[in-house]
This record gives sequence, C-alpha cells and structure tokens, in this order.
Amino acid sequence: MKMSHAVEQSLVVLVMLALQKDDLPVKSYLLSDRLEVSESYFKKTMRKLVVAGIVQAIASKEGGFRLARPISKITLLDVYQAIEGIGSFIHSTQLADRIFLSQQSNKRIEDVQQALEVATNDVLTVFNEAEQDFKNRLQNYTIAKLLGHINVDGFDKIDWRQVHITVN
Amino acid sequence: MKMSHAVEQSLVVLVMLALQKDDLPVKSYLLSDRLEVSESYFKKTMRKLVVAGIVQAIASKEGGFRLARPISKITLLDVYQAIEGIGSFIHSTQLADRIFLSQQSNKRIEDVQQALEVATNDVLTVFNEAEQDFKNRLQNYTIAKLLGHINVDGFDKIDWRQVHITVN
DNA sequence: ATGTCTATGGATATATTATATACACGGTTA
DNA sequence: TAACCGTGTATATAATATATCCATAGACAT
Repeated sequence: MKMSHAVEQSLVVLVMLALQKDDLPVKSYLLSDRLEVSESYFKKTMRKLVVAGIVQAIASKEGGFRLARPISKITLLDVYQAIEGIGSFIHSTQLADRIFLSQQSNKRIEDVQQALEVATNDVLTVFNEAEQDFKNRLQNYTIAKLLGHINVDGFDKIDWRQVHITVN
Repeated sequence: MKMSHAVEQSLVVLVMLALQKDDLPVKSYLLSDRLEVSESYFKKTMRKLVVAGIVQAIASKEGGFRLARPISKITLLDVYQAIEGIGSFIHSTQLADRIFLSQQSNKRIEDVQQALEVATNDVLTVFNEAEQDFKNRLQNYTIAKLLGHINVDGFDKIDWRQVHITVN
C-alpha cells in the first residue's frame, strides 16, 4: 500500500504554477525536466489534473499548463483523488458472509453467527472511518494555505519558462 | 494505493481463532479453505502474523495456529502493520529540494526559495499527519472490542476443525 | 485558411508488487 | 521414531506503476 509518486509531483507542479509570473502557461517539458521524470509520463499525470478541473491545458504554440482555479480552492484531497481516484483503498470483499455460513439450523449457532457477521462488518466500518480521517485532514489544507508564507498576489513571482529563476 | 486483501483475511482469521474451542490450534488448510485462498499464500500471510507475535505456530501433527496473546491486546493497527509493514505509505523523495535550487545568488530569490521549501515540506507534513490520523483510529480498536457482542469467555465457542460449525 | 507547436490518446514495454503454486527441509509432538 | 505441520526457497502469474513512442487533434499567430 504505497501512494503514487505522481501525487507529490502534482503538488510541486501546482506550487510552481501558483507562482508563475503573469499566470502564463508552462510547457510540459520544462516542468518534467525540473521534476526529473519522463515527459510522457508527466503528461499523463497532468491529464488527470486537467480532467479533475485543477489545471487548464492549452494545446498550441506558446501553450502549456496553468491553474484552472484559485489555489484557495484546491485542497490536498482534490489532488490526491485526481491521481489515486475517488474510490476507497479498502477493497471490501464480503469475506465474513462466506466464512460463517452454517449448514445446520440451530438457534444458538444462528446467534453466534450473527454476532460474528456484526464483528467482521465492524472491521470494515473502522477501516473506512480511518480512511475518512485521513481524507478529512487532506481536505483541510489548500495550496493557498501551504503558500501562506508567500505573498502570492505580490510581485515575488517566478517565470519557469526561463532557464534561470528570476524575480521581477 | 490499495490495501492488501491479506489484512482483511488476517482479521477474519483472528476472529475465528478467538472463538476456537479450548484454544486448540487450527491447521492452515482448514482456514485457507474457508477463506477461499491458496494454502501456500495463506501460510505466508500467517507467517507475518507469527513474526509480529500475534499468532503462535505449532509445527507438529495436531498442530496449526492459535492466538499468541489475548484479543484485548491485539489492535487493528497491529494487524495492519504486520501485513503492510511498519513504514509510511508516503515515499518521501526530497523533490522540493531539487526543484527550487537557484543558480544565482540574490537576496529576494533566496527568500522565495526558502518559502517554497517550507511549503513543499509542509505538504509532506500534512500527509504524514493524515496517515497518523488513519493509524490512530486503527490503534483504538482491538479484536476484543469488535467481539464485544459475544461472550468470548463463555461457552459459545466453535471448533473450526470440524467440518460443520458446532456449539458445545 | 494555413502552418506551427502543443496536449491528447493509443499501443506498447519495463519494473515492481501482489498473489499463487510446488517442494524440500526441519521441527514438534504423539 | 514416525507422522504431520509450518518454514524457506524458487518460481510463476496478474495487476499495477512507470515509461516511451508516435500519430492525431486542437488552439493560436499570422
């Protein structure tokens, strides 16, 4: 159970785009070079962010990627789910139901069996609650919150399209 | 990012062993048959629980597996970590440090850069906190708690070594 | 409208992990 | 000591993550 590297890569890219001077689109190879990942793989990752409505893609000369909405409306959960999907990371087979089926009909057996099904269903409930705790924490942090130290609307912007980092 | 089926399987097995009559060891093929997994794979899973000190293995005729400690001292986190490992599910590459290295020396650039590193490190911090939330929830539930409905020390025990479920 | 450069989508390849199987070995108990 | 069980190793298969290539479609500048 490991989280994809694409999640961390996406978050770094979003921080970069948030600081892009004049909100100009940045080409994929410029970003993938800095991240030290292949451009092809990077573009597939970015596509997921496009589908999720987090970034905007411009297919044209002088095109590239830029943010699709304000960083105050992009949570860590949005990014996580754009990459990992919205489903749960617990695949719930109905294991308990198959295990405790009784061949006999007997009042006491049925009682034990029902209690067992309750117990095993509770296992899934607890895991789902734990996963929800995880996701709730991610939802409480936006990119804007992470960049709280930086005056994003000020003049400390960077033009990633230049080779060297510049400040206007 | 998916959790292994072995976690759910392990928990079901622990519930079964907790209800085993007279705490007698249960052979692996009896358990793997009920779980509908291969015996070989199942034994590898059980080995992890042995190493973690959760179950005890008896290699002998009339041997098998039984619980190594009381179910009040086996948490869902113990089982999760026995299968998935102790480590984090976030592989922390030091991505941020490689991205924002500046070639120039400039006071304002250094300031922005430092803020960026703070921001990207905060990303990892939040994810680690979220993971900790997940694990804290699991640690708060023991097998005993899940079986709260059942009188475990009473007479409603089951002998999984019999083909049919029996109640003494 | 046309040309240019970009993202897109499909096909495919490789690496890693999860799941599965077979078997020789050693250990424990009856 | 004999019988049986878990252990360890080697190996196979499935699924997924990561990576690459290339043909195509789309947007912008002119």
